[in-house]
Amino acid sequence: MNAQNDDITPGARGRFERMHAELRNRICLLDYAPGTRLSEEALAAEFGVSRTPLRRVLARLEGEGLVQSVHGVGTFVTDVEIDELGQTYRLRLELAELNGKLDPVPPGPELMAEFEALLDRARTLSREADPKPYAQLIMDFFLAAQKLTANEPLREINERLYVRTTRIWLKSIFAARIDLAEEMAVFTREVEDVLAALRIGDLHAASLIQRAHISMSFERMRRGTAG
Amino acid sequence: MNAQNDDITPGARGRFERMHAELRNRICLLDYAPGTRLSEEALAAEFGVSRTPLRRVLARLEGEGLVQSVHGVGTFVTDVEIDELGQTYRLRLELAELNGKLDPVPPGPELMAEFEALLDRARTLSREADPKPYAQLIMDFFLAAQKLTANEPLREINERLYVRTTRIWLKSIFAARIDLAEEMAVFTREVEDVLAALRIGDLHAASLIQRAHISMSFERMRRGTAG
DNA sequence: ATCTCGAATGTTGTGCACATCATCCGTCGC
DNA sequence: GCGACGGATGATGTGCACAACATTCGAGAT
Repeated sequence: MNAQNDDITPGARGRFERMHAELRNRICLLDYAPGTRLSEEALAAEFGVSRTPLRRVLARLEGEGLVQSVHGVGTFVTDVEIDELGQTYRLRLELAELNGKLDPVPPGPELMAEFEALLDRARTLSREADPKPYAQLIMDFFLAAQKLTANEPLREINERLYVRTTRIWLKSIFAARIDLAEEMAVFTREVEDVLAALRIGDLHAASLIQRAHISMSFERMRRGTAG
Repeated sequence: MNAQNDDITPGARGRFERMHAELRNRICLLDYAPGTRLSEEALAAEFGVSRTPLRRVLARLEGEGLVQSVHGVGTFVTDVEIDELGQTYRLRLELAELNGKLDPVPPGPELMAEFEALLDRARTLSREADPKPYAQLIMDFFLAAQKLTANEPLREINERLYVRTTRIWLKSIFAARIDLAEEMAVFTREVEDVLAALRIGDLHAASLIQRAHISMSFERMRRGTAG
C-alpha cells in the first residue's frame, strides 16, 4: 500500500507481496470493477507463476473481503450492499476522528511537502474523465493522512475499511450519478483545510475535517444513487 | 466464532470454515501458545486432508495475524509486543464505546438469558487453575456482548482485535504474574454491572462499563509484567 | 413446440511429487 | 583444540495432473 514501496524483496515472500499489492491496486482503482471474474490461470500466466502461489494471493484478498471464490464457478470481485456500506461509513467516521486522538504524530517537513504536492495534483486534476488518476489521488491523500497516527492497528483497520468501500464510492461517481466537477472541488477544499489545520499543528482539527468530509461524501453518494 | 455454529455445511467451503474455526479456537484458548510451531503435515493428517487445503487455512490465519509462516523454517503462532499490545488496547477502548453508539440492538429475552447463564458460569468458575474454561468464558461473554450492535464491520473488527490480543493477556495471567482470583472477581463484577445496565435498557452505559474494564484489565497486566 | 435429462465444458479444489530454503551436525583443515 | 565448510535433514513453497462442482447446450421424449 505504501507508495514508495518498490518491494524488490527476493524469494517467495516478496513475490507474494508484489502480486498481492498489484491485484489490490487493480481492484481499488477499478481496473477490476465489482462483479468482474478473475481467471486464476490468466493471472498466473501474467505473473509468470503457477496457479498455486496465485491462489494464495486470492485467498488473502478473500480474507480482506475484496474477492470471493465459488467452487466450480469462478473468483469474483466483491460488491458491497448499500446497507453495509452505510454501516462501514458510520464506522469510518469515528475511526477518522480517532486518527487525531490516538497516538497522533506531528507531520515533519517531508510529510508537509507531500500534502502540498497532493494539493497541487488536486488543483491540476480538474475535468478528468478517466477514473484512474482521480482514484489514485484520493488514495494517496488517504495514505498520507494515515501517517498522522502511529497507532499501527488503527492504520491497518483504516486501510482495511478504505479498500473495501472507496472503490464502491468511486464506481458510483463514475456511473455519472454524481457531479464529478463538484466532487473534485470539494476534495480540493478538503486538502486545503487539512493542510491549514496541520500548519498550525492542530491534528485533532485535521481529523475532524476529514471526518466531516467522509460523512458528506457518503451523503452525496446516497442521494445520487437514490435519485 | 459463533457458539451455536455447528457448521455442517458440506463441500469445500464448509471444510475450510471448520478447520479455520478449530485452529483459531486452539490459538485463542492457548492450546497453541504464542511461539508454538504448527506442523502442516501433522495438522493435515489430523483433519484428514492433504497439505494443500490446510495451507489455505494457515494463509487465512496469517492474514488475521495469528500465525506467521517462514520458508524453510516453519509456521509459528505469533506473539505481540507490549507496545503494539498497548496500541491495540487503546483502540479497543474506543471501539467498545462505539458498540453502544453505532447501531445498538436492544437484547431480546434469549440474549438476556445468555448473559444470565454467563453470570452463573462466572460465579461457579472460582479457583480454577486450568486456563481453558476461563478463556472460554470470557470469550463467550465477548461474543454475547457483540450481539448488542448490528454494525457488521464493527463486529468484524472487534473480533479481529480480540483474537489477536486476548490470548496474550490470558497468557500473562496464567504465567502467575496476575492474581487469578482477583481477575475472576473483577470479571464477575463486570458481568453483573453490564447485566444491570441492560436490564434498564441503557446500552451506552453497558458499553462504557466494558470500556472501563478493558482499560483496567490491561493496566493490571502492564503492572504485572513490569513487576 | 416445450420440457427434461445428460453430456460437454470450464472453473475452483485437492493430492502429490519435487524445488527451495534454513538449520543442524559431523568432518576436515589448521 | 578450534573454527569453517559441506552434506544431511526437515520445513515451507511450487508445479502439475486430476477430482469435484456448476453451468450450458443440445438431443430426445412427450
